[in-house]
Amino acid sequence: MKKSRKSTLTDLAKAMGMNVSTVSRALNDHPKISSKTKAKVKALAEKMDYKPNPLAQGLKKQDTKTIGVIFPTFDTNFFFRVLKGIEKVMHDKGYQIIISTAGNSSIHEKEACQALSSYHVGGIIIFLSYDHDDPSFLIDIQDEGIPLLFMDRIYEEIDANYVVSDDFKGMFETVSDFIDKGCKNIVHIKGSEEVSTSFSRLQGYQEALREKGIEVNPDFIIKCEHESEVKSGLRKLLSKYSIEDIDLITCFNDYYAFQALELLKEKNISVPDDVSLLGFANDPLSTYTSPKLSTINQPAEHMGVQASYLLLDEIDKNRKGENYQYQTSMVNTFYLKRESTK
Amino acid sequence: MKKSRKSTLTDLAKAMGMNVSTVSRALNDHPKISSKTKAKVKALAEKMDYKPNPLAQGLKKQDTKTIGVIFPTFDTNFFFRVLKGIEKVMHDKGYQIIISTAGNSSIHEKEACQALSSYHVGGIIIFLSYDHDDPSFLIDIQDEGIPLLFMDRIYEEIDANYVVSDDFKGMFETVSDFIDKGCKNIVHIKGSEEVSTSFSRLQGYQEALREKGIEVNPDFIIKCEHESEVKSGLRKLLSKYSIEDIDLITCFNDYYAFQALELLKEKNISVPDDVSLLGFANDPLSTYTSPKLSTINQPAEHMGVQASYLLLDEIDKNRKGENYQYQTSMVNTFYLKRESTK
DNA sequence: CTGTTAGCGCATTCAC
DNA sequence: GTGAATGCGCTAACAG
Repeated sequence: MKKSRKSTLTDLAKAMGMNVSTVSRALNDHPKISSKTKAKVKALAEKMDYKPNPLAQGLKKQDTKTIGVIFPTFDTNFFFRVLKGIEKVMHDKGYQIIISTAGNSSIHEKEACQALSSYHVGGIIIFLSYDHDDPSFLIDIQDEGIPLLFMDRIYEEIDANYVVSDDFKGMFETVSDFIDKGCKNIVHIKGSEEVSTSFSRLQGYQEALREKGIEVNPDFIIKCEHESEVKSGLRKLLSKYSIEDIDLITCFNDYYAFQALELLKEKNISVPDDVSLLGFANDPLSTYTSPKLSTINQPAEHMGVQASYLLLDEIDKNRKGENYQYQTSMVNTFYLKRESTK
Repeated sequence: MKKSRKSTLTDLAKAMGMNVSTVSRALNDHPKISSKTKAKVKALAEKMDYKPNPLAQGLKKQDTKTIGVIFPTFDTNFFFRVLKGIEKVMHDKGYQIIISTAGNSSIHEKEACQALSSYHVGGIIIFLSYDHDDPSFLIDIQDEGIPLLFMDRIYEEIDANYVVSDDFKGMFETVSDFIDKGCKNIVHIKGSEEVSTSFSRLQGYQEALREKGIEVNPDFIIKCEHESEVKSGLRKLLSKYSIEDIDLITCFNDYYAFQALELLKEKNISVPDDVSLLGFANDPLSTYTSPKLSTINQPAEHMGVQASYLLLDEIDKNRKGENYQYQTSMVNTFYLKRESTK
């Protein structure tokens, strides 16, 4: 293996018979460098394929042009779509993205954060997935000057930027509309208690009923820790109620809805003729089912973009020493009609 | 914002009244440091929450405990699954992962590679998506001592580790089996010429027919640059041939197969009763269609794991100065029967 | 066993 | 306008 070295500032300086600092300044468009010199230096830099060493730059400037992203898992497509949005913005701005997952425990999650912070990333976008009895490590990271941006979930204790999708509103408005259109008997398949989004979506459902003066039937709220529980939950419901008693089934997410769809097919219940079915998230899968799933769109990619802008803005303000006002950005969710609803 | 600085080696040294290098050595378990000193230093490091600065380390050692991964896009699930495999291994070994996409041109792809190399990543896993008339920049990166591992595609000109899935074999064996079971009239919906995997899959199809003495009907090879062309391609075929003339439709990938499935439904052609349909890749979507798609499994996550091990091995051998034998790891693909085939 | 020194590549303060 | 010198935080070669 040949070990041909990259050219450095010193190499350039030698080749031109100038001082390193002059070269550095020329490359950085320092005002007090003659444009002639600048041109010459830049030409040579091009020719020698000079690329500044980001490590050295980072060490010097205490700013590494990298940001960290922490996902709970790589299991759902949602994160990948968010990542796409982040990638778009960040690479455009010359940032590299370091990714991590929270593993499967709050300890791993903490470690991932700290690893990123010790890497001196410029900021961290994080989907927190565990409850930490002691979230002070997050504040420590902020204190070290690394901005944190939390996605999808709000922590009252922590002052920071947040990007969340307005799950409540999407569900609330959609269910309200269905009620206006004459639906009365609406089921909700609820997600895990551990997940905050699960709560907002349930709330949206409940509030809509309440506001329209429909009593919430506890039987109609089916709690499923995991999508694998959906079928049995629904089966139980259908042993007590006939399908004629149900107009619409709303779900925690599209995966849940798909499980419901499969069970309904097994029972020869036609969607949407016998009952409407509504997913949540607009996961790509929702276009591959038949009937195609109506769902509530959660703009994953947009959330990534939004988060990136917010984070970069904070980084920028921090560097300039300006003071920064944290923001919580609520992105809209909305009903997306496909084939599984009437 | 409080700016409580991270503690550095110097801080530790001062606090202990020792020299920086002693502290450094103690932390790195240098043999010639008394275990008493080590213990004391480590205790304090813990207490002061000392974390080495990877930038400084990288600058010094020319080696950063990071690896880069370059994807063509964030559009298909396949990459996400590969990433999952990579993540698993790499974080286990204490590496951080920096991701990039190739953007939409060979120039961006080149830039992404160079950006990563200038970050002194320990190695790069890359899905090359464009043809470069001048791939010398890749060799340059290798010459700088950064191992490259290519996924999914082999470049004769470049000596390196490769991880590819044996697409030919999977398709060849599957089609052969179908012929043995009595299928004669087999269609292949072929992917873009730009994509090398497209070629291997076509080859597998053709070879199987040839070996079984079935003449390849050119009409039965439908070329589609993109999945959006599948329906029209198939429509054309069905205007010339009746569905009774076709036993099986094989596809470049699952997305193509899904398009085919939709068209067949429109035409009231039943899958698999009237015709069998075969996807490729085992994308998660294939379990959400109805009928569920039979496909050829491409073990994405395993490919990521495999690539990681190979790359880490090369990094390790390089560091130790041992010489390294490049490998090409072919991962198996195999038929996965679901509901769309008989 | 531990201290001293140098240097990785760069930006920047201070001279001139 | 440009050169010289310093230091970011760390490791390693050289002393002792």
